[in-house]
Amino acid sequence: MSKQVKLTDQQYTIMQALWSLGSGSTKQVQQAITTEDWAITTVGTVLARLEKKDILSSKANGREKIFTPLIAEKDVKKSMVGGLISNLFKGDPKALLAHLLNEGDIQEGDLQDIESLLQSDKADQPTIDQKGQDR
Amino acid sequence: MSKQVKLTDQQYTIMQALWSLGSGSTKQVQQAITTEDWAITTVGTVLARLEKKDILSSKANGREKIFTPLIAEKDVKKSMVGGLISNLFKGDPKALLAHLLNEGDIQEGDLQDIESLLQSDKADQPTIDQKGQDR
DNA sequence: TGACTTAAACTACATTTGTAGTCATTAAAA
DNA sequence: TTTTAATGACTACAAATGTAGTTTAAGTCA
Repeated sequence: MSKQVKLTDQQYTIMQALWSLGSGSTKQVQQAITTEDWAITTVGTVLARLEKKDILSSKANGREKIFTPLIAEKDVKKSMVGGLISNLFKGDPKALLAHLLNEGDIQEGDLQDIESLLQSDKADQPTIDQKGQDR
Repeated sequence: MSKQVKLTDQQYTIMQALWSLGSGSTKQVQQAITTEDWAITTVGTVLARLEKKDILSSKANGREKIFTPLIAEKDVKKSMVGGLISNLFKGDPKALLAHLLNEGDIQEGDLQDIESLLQSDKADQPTIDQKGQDR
């Protein structure tokens, strides 16, 4: 079971770019980030730090380096959502759902949409879950 | 609309103790924390930092200080869940719900439970929602 | 009042993060 | 081949965090 990962907003943004690229150089990652305007060196630094933490790997391609994620976005999401649930909702996912409904973030009607939505792209990932995701 | 708040795990744990106490001294907060075993000075430091950030206030009571949260747990949750949603789910709460169902964190059947659960304690908070919770 | 206890304030210190500049190296262009 | 341009590596640095020890001030007990 892939380890617990928790990324900061900045790190997540950068990983997101990399995930969308599949893999890429610092330059490509920087360009793939449209919501922020970070110096190339900043992107490079963060990428290097992420590599040190084994969130991604790199291989040299001539003068440049190509970075590749070692963790799927899906897993990071699972991990981070799980962390939130264990911290803010005593580990009970249903409490989060209740919160969402309660805060009006989602409407009762939305449940239908979701269910049918899931119906359609079901089968790409097995419904496995994890427990005890605490550091 | 109360500002965006994001607490670290440690900070949240401490606030949680304070929320459950309503308000209390450093000592009381420390004792209310059962999941961790932090030095009283650690709790004090974090409490002081939280006060500096206006997450809580304090008033002297003789030699001791009584801390009181300036933000409700509910609001912090809303804020933090909102942050997660905007970061990991492009701001779409339904995407989070889909994720939860997808990861097996909640079962289709759970939806029923939740709904009825909400039915019961409905009326304590109006179903108001917020948008655009980004730093 | 002098000794003891306690709670808060101040200080400390290593890590991580956000953000980037500078240096060194390599490849491409002239 | 000398100059220039692009890349990555190394360095920097302030703010925030995790974690607490030390000092000080202020009541409490003999």
